[in-house]
Amino acid sequence: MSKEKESVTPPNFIKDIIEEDLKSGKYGGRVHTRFPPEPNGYLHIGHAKSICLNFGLAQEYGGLCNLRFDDTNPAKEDVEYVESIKADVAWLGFDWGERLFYASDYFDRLHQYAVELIKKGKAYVDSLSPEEIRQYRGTLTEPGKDSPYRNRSVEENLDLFQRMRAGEFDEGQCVLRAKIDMASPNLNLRDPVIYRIKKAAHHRTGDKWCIYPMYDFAHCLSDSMEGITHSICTLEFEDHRPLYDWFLDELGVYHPQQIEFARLNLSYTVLSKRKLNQLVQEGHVSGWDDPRMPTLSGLRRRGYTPEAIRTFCDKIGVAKRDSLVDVALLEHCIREDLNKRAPRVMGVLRPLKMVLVNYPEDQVEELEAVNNPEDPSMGKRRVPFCRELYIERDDFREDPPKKYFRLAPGREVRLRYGYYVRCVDVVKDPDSGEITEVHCTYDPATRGGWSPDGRKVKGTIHWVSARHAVPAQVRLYDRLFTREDPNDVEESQTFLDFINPQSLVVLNECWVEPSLKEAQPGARYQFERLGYFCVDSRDSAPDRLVFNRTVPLRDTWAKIEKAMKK
RNA sequence: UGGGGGAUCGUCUAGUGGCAGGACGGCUGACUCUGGAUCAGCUAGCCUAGGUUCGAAUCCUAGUCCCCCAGCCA
Repeated sequence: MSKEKESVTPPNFIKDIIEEDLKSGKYGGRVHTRFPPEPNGYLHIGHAKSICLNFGLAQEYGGLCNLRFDDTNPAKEDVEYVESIKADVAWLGFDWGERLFYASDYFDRLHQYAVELIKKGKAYVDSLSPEEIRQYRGTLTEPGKDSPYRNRSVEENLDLFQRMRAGEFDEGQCVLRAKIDMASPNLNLRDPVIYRIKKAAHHRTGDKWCIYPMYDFAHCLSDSMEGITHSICTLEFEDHRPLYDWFLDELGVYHPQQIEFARLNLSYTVLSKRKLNQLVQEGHVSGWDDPRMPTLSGLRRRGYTPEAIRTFCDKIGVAKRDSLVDVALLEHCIREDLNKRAPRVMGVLRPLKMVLVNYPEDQVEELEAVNNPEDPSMGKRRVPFCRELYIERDDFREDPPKKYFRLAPGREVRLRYGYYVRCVDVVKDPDSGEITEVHCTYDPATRGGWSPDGRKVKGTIHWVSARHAVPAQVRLYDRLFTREDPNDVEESQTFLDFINPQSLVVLNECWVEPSLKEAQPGARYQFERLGYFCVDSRDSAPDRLVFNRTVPLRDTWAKIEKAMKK
């Protein structure tokens, strides 16, 4: 193969580094990455960026990517999370093959490495309290000072560390620290803690251990043991890189290189585990898979496809500057995907009864409708039609504004795949004045939606047969927050103050065409003229259909109307 | 008043001394049995000030602004 631009993804600085390494033979031509989640929460779209990057790079350069759980903190982690993470990565479309690892698999070796460090005089057991350690650390502008325990002998340290492991001390009583430099301007190098006591059962190792390695120690060594070449992480670890390198150099082991990129921020949502967790715990959403959540499980339940998410991750690129990606790009990606694949159906969300006054009372017709104009291979179906229909309330205006092409008194529109109909009467509730029915005449010559005399209508509206339609609940989802960046709030406010009260609107009296009766959980459709919807995988039942709106169709009319109001 | 990073259309992102390009969004128009899709076009940007150079987003100098770091979290 030549070296022309044949890559499937756009260039970025990490690919540049990899290509240089490949050229120089730095890792013998290998590319081996890893995706290292901590199982303390559900994966979200920000993780998808990292997953696509790590697995994608491996794919593109003929390398490998491991899935490794960074499970060094039993207090926060749980199997529920590891199961969900595995499911989400697989759903996204990536395969870790035989390479499913856990940092906890390495606890024995990590412990040996710690002992080795002690023997080299590069680590010591500190008996300062957590509070004292903090005070001794100094501040951003002042150096720290050495712990009085810093110069314990190797023998004493070995003995103490052994007793830590044996459970002789309480949590917080002592820790193992690397002996680096308490005056370093990089706080990470001021004798970082590498092992702490935690008397908590670990979800995989049970009660075998009561001491657990810290991230900085475990991560670089895990990478090293797995033969990782490029250890890609987010920007906040940039300051940790000297430490990553220090451990590997001191221990003289294989040395991968850490590369940092900017994490994803998405407008109108939050992507921090802490905040996502808070939304769940405090009941602002129904769970991690609430369709408003930016979690992969939420997006999946919302109707997003893995393909759309992968496309999105390709489009946002990889760089080092902080950014806030417009959620409109994500929406574009799912529309683009579903436009090609989702079968079209008709459903009425806010029904208004339409009576065709000149249509025979008990006549029923089966009208032919195409399943997807973008893809003829998806075939056609028949939709029942009769005298009484439901149309969308939005599609009728008693007093139509300018540029409104839909139905109004005296106006003629086309019923999609049906007939031309003309509004001849409006029935109202005498008390409320609310319109309860519109009466129309239909033109029998226009069956199928074409007029033999060539006359045109401005609008085409969707409908369902009142006699045949299937009832459904429809959940209209919108962005979870009203503020583009919910993290950016004034003091005295929190991101919770900007939850969008309209982020979920439940419509209980919707009607969908009868072909949807057998719709399977998770199935995605385009409700013509409205948007993309999927059958809710949790709450929908054959006798009680529930649809989630994934994303509305682009709505030119809404834009016009909004502009006119200004 | 420490250290580490980063600044290119409204947003995201290319560019590696030689015409600032793409995508999303927005705005026109064409087409249309979805006001969808599609197609065509337009819009709009190099943080600032100096310098080097025939030529600077790119190199140099000095600023400005933004992000991250004081967990026994990751």
